[in-house]
Amino acid sequence: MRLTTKGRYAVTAMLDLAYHSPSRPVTLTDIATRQTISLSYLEQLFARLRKAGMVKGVRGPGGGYKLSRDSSQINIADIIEAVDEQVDSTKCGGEGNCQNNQPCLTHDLWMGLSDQIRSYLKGISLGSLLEQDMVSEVARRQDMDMEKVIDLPVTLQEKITA
Amino acid sequence: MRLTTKGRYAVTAMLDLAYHSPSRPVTLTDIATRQTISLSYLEQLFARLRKAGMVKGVRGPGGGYKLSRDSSQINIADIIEAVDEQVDSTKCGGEGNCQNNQPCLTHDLWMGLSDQIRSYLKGISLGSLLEQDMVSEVARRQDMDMEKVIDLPVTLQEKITA
DNA sequence: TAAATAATTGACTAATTTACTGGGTTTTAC
DNA sequence: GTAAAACCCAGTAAATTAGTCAATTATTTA
Repeated sequence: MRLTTKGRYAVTAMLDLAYHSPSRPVTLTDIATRQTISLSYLEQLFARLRKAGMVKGVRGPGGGYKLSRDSSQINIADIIEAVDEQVDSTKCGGEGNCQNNQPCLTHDLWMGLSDQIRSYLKGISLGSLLEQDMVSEVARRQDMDMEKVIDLPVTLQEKITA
Repeated sequence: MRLTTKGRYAVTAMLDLAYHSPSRPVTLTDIATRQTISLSYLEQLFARLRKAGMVKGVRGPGGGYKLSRDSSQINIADIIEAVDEQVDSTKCGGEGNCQNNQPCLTHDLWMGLSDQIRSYLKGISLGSLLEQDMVSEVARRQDMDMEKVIDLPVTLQEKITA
């Protein structure tokens, strides 16, 4: 279990999706705009999340991504593990044999620590995060900000098509 | 709070130090040999650990590094924070203003999560890790392995000085 | 005092991972 | 049949990790 910015991006995007998803599929373009993450990078992350069976892609106009389970059934640890390649190895190819064919201190200690962190993050679901006032408040404000930002291009586009 | 291999190296090295330290200063060369970490990389890590006041360097022959506090008073979170540059920023230079001059979901969510992980790791000290049978057992075995490797040079040196 | 030891400092490099860009192709609603 | 969106792939820039090399400084011991 590693905690990096990559995992944070994934968790943030999934939380955005969980907040907007129940109604209709959410496009990655929307998430990219709201969370200021590169669209193509999001595509990479969601390819992994999809393979992990956490989201479903809906193609075509009006499409986007939906959670494949209820937000209360998706936990943070799973999200992070889906996008992080498990760079276990570390030296001990898998079974602890990095030091004279025996497990090293590194292996035992860190595996134990990260197991505990993993189980801690497994106890936190997207749903439980959404219930926190602070989170939903920020999400609501981002929706309003987005309307402001998007408004101009949309009206321009209408003028163009008109 | 990030969890990377860099932090693991630091924690492992500190645990090795804690195990051997009470008696005498421990050289980075010894730690590098036992934990198979590059000596120069260890030097970089210990420069940070020293600045953070967690270890004291003892120069000259018979020197090395010692813990500056009892191992029960040094926790894992402090070690990781000492070696990881705080790549908070993330975009929100410090005070959440990354999104239209207001805190973003990323910031609030992840800061909250990593705060909880931090406080969790703060509750684990080097001392408490050493009390675990598995850890001390591996450490003891590493000492024996090392003697085998080091024995030849030492006896040669005695012959030379004799 | 000289020699050896070991920390300390700093600049530099290679490898890996992260983040992003840009081009495409499918699928599907309208 | 056209536009919206997922999906796919190759490449690349930036950042981080990991390591090397070469010095300097402090200290002990002989």
